[in-house]
Amino acid sequence: MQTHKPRITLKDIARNVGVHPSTVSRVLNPDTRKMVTKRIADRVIHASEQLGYRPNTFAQSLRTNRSYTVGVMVPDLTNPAFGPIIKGIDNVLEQSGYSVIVTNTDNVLEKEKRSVDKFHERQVDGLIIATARRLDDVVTTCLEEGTPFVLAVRSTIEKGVNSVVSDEIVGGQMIVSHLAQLGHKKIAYVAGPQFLSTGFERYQGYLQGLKNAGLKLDEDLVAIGDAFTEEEGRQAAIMINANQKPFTAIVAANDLMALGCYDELITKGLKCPDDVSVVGYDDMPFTRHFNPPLTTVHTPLLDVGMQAARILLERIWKPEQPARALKLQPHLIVRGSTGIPSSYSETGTKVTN
Amino acid sequence: MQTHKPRITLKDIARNVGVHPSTVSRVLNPDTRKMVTKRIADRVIHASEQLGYRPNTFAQSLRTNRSYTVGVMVPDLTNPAFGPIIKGIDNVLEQSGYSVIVTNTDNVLEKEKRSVDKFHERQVDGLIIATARRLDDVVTTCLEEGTPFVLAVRSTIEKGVNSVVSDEIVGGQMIVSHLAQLGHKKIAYVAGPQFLSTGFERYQGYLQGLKNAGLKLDEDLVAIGDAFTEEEGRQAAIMINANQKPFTAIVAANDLMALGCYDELITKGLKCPDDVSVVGYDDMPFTRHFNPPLTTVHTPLLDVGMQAARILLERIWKPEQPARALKLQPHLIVRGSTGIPSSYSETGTKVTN
DNA sequence: GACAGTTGTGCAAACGTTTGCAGCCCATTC
DNA sequence: GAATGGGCTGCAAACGTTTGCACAACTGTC
Repeated sequence: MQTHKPRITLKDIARNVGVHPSTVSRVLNPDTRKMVTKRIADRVIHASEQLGYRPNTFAQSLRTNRSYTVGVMVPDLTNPAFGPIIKGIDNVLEQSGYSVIVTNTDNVLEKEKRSVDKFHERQVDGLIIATARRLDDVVTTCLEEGTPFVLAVRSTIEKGVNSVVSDEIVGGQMIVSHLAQLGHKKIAYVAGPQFLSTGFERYQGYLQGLKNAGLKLDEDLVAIGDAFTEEEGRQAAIMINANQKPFTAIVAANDLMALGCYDELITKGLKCPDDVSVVGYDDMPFTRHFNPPLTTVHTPLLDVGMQAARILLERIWKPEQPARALKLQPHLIVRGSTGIPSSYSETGTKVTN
Repeated sequence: MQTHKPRITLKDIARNVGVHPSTVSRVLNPDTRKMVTKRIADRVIHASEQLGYRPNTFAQSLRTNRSYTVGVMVPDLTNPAFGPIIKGIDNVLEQSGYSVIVTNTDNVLEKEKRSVDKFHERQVDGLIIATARRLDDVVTTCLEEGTPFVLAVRSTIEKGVNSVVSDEIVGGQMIVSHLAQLGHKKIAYVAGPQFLSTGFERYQGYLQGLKNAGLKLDEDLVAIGDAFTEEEGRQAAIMINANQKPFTAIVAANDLMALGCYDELITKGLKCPDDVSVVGYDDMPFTRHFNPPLTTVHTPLLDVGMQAARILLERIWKPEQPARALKLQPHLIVRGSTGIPSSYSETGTKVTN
């Protein structure tokens, strides 16, 4: 009963209609359909539907060197931030007939290289890279090979690279500004990896924010994590606490790290936001359900994915266009994790309610 | 400067070494390498590395009818439950040289069909389907076409289908048992779509659980949502509340729906777990950070993905093997959203503290 | 009625592999 | 020393498309 139906080819249709395979090819290809008489075209189309023809993409790709396939590299699929991005990418690409090959690199360089190799081997028409470091081998390789690609949610040092990110520096400033307005003066920072643009620029935004608010940087209130994870956030918070300097707020480089801070505050018996305010970054799904609901900067993740895909398509069509670096505007979402500074503040005066 | 390096082919290597292309092919293919003299093989390998040879996968696939590609269909990439699953899949497949094409179907049938068509067109070697309904056209199509496939996290009515799921019925029972032990007698249920195995079986587990605990089903305490979403969970909770029957606990069909219940409780001014206990299902990432931390049934999502991939590989290798329906054991994770029943309970006795 | 121009179709090569078959060479055996 | 056999390698076809080119058939013009 295992009747693997025999594949229908152009030749079959041609024979059926009484015409040459190349004619069938022309009919079935939108770009060349006009070349053949309507009468014949109709018969071909009819026959192809009747027989249930499906083009053999391998043969097509072999001939044309186009795979209608795009590679997507993400660092960690369990991070809920990447779901929306991929969804956005898939949404726009599938409309143009492209398929999306996803790969998870776990933030390990070796895997990234292997992935990009694999992608080249499969001759993807383009790449969307959400794993890029500020200085990234993979990116330079792609530049050399001339593969169209765009960075999502990350940017690199070198110029002339397509990317779509949210404006991290502005985002960082908004956070500090918000806290300053509430009256916070001692604002700690749990930084992300500085070799990632997000980690680096958000920190720059924080610094700029302090300056804007007329506050001075206290290096004892800054700790840098090695990864954008809960655990690294917790470790960083522990380090800051260990410095024994008073502070009334912690800004974390992303939502996951903020959760790590939550944990550390709890173990120290500190309440958020009563004792310490906490801010995250990304507004990943369900942050509003956290305890307390997390004040954070909303990054339009779905949009990032969609725009990245659109730009990639542009580049695939016209490779010689100048690169675009798109910056989406983030916005602050104030929730329950930030409030007016408490007794813990530098003044030593207990603020009652 | 746009020096798209010319692709190196078998022929190039052959010429370089002074040997026939077919010999090169045999050397580079692990299965046939032993056919050729070590001396020549070494020279071929050397040359291929030197020239930077990359096989043309299209030509290979065209010839062999194998794409080393697997399709994965998920209903909603923004649901954090699917990240881990895909990660698991990718982990094991990439080790065997397979690439993963992901597609998001938004739970709409039309898109599912289009996706599976696309997959067939691309001649994926197999499919992992996380979108299946209990009665599913796509699944029957795949059965007919003879495409190897395995369902992840879902199962269907028909027999002889590969699947890996968690034991939903047992999970459902565990929840009720837990609540009954705490002393709950009026336990409401916010059901998921009954056309999905997860929705159906978890509900069956609930019913069985009631029976085990000697409790009677009150249909006014059950509402069925149309989707596994927060919003549908909230709507269902609203409907149950509207029935005006007392209850001390709500069991939701998944974590997202449980969050919807949280919302409804808040708007009604009810506290969880003091007034009403809430239980979810899935243990998706970060449930422990919710307010309150959600008691839920842990589904080993990463494992589901990995096992699904493994079974799929088995089927690709040996298509004639009988189907496997793997059930992973779930376990209950008790957190802060469940407690002893309150004043709201049927007895009318207010439990203090 | 011959010519140029246009339009539509067929021909065949090419894309880069894999693989059954044929044939060569060399070693082994009687 | 001839026959047998086994181990390596080359040959060529095939996978299913796409596409430049040639050619046939028409249209319209002088």
